[in-house]
Amino acid sequence: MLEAKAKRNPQLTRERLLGAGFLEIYHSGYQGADLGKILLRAEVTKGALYHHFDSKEALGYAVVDEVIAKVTRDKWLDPLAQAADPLVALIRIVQATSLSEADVRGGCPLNNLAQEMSPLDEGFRARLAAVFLAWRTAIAHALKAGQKQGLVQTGIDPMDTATLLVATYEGYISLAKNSQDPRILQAGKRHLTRYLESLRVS
Amino acid sequence: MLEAKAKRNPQLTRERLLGAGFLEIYHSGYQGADLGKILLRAEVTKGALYHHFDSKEALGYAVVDEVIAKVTRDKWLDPLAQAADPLVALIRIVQATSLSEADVRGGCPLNNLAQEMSPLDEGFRARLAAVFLAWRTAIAHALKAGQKQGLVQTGIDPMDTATLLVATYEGYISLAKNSQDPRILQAGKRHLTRYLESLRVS
DNA sequence: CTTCCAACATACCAACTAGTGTGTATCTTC
DNA sequence: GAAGATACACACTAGTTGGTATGTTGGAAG
Repeated sequence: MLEAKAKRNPQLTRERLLGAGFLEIYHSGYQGADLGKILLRAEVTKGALYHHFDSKEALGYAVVDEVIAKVTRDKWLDPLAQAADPLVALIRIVQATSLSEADVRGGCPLNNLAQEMSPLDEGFRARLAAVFLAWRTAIAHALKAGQKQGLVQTGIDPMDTATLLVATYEGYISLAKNSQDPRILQAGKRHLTRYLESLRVS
Repeated sequence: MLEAKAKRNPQLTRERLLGAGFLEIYHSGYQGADLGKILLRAEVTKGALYHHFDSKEALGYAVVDEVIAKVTRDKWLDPLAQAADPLVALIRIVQATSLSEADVRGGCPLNNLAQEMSPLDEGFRARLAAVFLAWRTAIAHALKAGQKQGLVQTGIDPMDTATLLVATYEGYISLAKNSQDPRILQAGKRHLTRYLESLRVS
């Protein structure tokens, strides 16, 4: 019999708290997130939480820096960094955006938290702004590389276009979240795909 | 001496509560909105609040139905309904979007509340979705009228285009709010204006 | 084997906050 | 002008929630 009862593992405990914190914040927002529910979900006690984090705020910051930033890296930055053709990669990423009930209803974790906390807490705002900037910068770099390779039209400004893409993408997710209608998000994916194809050198 | 001390005026009290509630919700979100602060801002006591509204939720609903919906009507629906040229009207409205510190920091009251409450409270979600739908519908109607007058290209679907405009508009406001950089919103206004001009029959 | 510290567990507290109960002043209606 | 209804004022409560104080356990080092 191996590992009948959970052994002590601080690294695992920390990750459980981050995961549960992320889900709870995603569901209720940071202000609405209940530490008690986070502890229940993580199957961890309050003592463990306050051993690993100084405060609810510190846990929230860590969720941004470690969980939300990682999701963005995995979905956007890494695929773009390795892409041969930036437009193909961007279209693939956009098309991979989930239309599931839960995801449409929940919206974008990054934007959710940014909208809630940016005016209220500079610590959150700055961390979330760093993620947005890294996202836009990654798209801009990919577009610029595409221009040099003759794959992307040179008439556009990479960073300006990256910002447009992110804004439109987040805007559609927001509308879909409120209407709870995946067809709106589907329309957004179609539009973004058409726009990306229009950037190709033909 | 006329009206030395504030006389009793239920209509005014109600409006003060709606106004203060709107501002407090705009600042802190619905969940974070403190009834005590709303009462201080409105210069009204708790008895008055619970005379006019059954609960915090009822006040929130009224803020959506009466304040937020009215702001949208005044800024978008009415100008569009009276416009001779929809594209001119839309560009004028977009250009009129405030770049002030406070407005950039605060974002869009409609979208703020929609992002916060849509997954949590069906009453809020449905009311806010009605405002979004009215907004998009007004733009679509104006575009369709413009098509019939030969002012707008017939190749586009009015409702689809209206949704794109709203999504992009809200997306830029969200990014500007998080970055606290009015230049992002300025870029959004430029882009939307260019896009609207591209819809014109030339 | 002992010592020490990280890694928890549990009971408790203090502050906040939506909501209520009761009393009072003002207005309308007959 | 009496009576009922409306429009408040104010003190209080009950529940929630982030945070803390204190105790215990397990593992690693010497």
